Amino acid sequence: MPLKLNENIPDIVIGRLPLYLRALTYLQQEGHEVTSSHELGQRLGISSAQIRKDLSHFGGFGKQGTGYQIPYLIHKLQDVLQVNRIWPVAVVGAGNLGSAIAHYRGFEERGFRVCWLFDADPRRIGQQVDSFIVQPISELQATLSGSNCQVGMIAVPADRAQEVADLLVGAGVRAILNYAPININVPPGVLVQYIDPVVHLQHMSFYLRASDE
Amino acid sequence: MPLKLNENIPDIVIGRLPLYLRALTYLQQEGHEVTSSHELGQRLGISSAQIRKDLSHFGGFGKQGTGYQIPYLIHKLQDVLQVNRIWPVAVVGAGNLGSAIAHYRGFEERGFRVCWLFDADPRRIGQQVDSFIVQPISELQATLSGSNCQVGMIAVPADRAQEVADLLVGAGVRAILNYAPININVPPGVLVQYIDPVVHLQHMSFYLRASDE
DNA sequence: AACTGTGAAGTTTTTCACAGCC
DNA sequence: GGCTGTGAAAAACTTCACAGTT
Repeated sequence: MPLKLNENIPDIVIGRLPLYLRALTYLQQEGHEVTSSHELGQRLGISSAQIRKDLSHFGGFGKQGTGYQIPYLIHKLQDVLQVNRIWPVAVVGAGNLGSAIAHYRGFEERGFRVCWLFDADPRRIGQQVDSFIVQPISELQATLSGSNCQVGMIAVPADRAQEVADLLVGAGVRAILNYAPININVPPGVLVQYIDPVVHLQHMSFYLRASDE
Repeated sequence: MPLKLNENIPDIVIGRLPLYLRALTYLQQEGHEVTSSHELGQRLGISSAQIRKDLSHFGGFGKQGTGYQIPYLIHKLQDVLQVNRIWPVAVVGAGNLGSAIAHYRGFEERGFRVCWLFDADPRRIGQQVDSFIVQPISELQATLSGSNCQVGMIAVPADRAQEVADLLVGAGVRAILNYAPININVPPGVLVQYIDPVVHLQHMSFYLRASDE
């Protein structure tokens, strides 16, 4: 059964697939071999119909009456998301956040590996952080150009984020995860995702009214 | 003009307000005093109609022909999101991530202040991280109970996240930002938001096909 | 009996387009 | 002329409900 991908798949569906994949790996670790859209939905707080509909965009991964073979579904979702390989990632910013990212052990088994750590601050350049030697940002372009690095992470202050984004794009990066709390402009075809904890906190604080005291 | 809030406002609208607020503070820093839905939309990659529609849920904040007074709109959005005050926050997990959070200077001016840092590891307890002394998780409940702490952040490994969530809820926390890459169950009325960088990376890697080589 | 995959129905969200005001 | 606020229209998304398969 070949992977269906020609039809146009809503971006919102793509955004849920990593959550399905994550939940499936935990189910597998717990010893499950088979699951159902209902079970998966319960874990995720998503309706079973939505899960079936989402998965149906890529072809039939399940069996009527039985459900989904977990290893098979994991494999298929990894195919769809292209994480059946490891993408090398460049991290820019070696402060507290960049260092935490460099130390994090959870990327590799999910398709990504931090391979470079850059910073602009001369005091940080040359220092060792985890297994990385912090490289000067001035060499970012030269270092990444021959590398086929397509994924970058921005962990610098907001006022430096745009210039770092420009550098990454110039070096051939096509997907950027931006931890700086500011919107950045990139040319068409370059993807950006944002992580800003305060945005999530403020989203929740809206609802913290009534019964506040 | 009183804040309208009785009508039921879609959650997806609430989720965009922090982005508007963030962009407005940058506009203000750049010296702008007035903006328009068009200008704001350009910065955010959102249509001007959507911004006007979103803001209209809370009453008329703008002036026809003129646009929006930035300080006034900031003030109103802070009111709506309840960040015209500072929410004390408890962080659980004092590893690399928890430490980076403790060192982060960007919470305060946006409505939040880390006030406690907990960990289960005896080697970390008592250590100083930024201005915090790491407290034992066994004292979380006792420490927070008299504090009116309603916001918590989970920065522990995935296999500890559920028990930490239970502890936080038991201590009266009503909003949790979970950095652990796993779904947690909480009672009705407790809010959870998730931050998992790999989810964002996998979302983007889907699109990194074609012209890969 | 249990479960998937899917058209159709229902709901939510976004965009359109324009009256009204500065 | 420029801009907001908003009903109405359009588009997108989710849920329903069931035929079909194991």
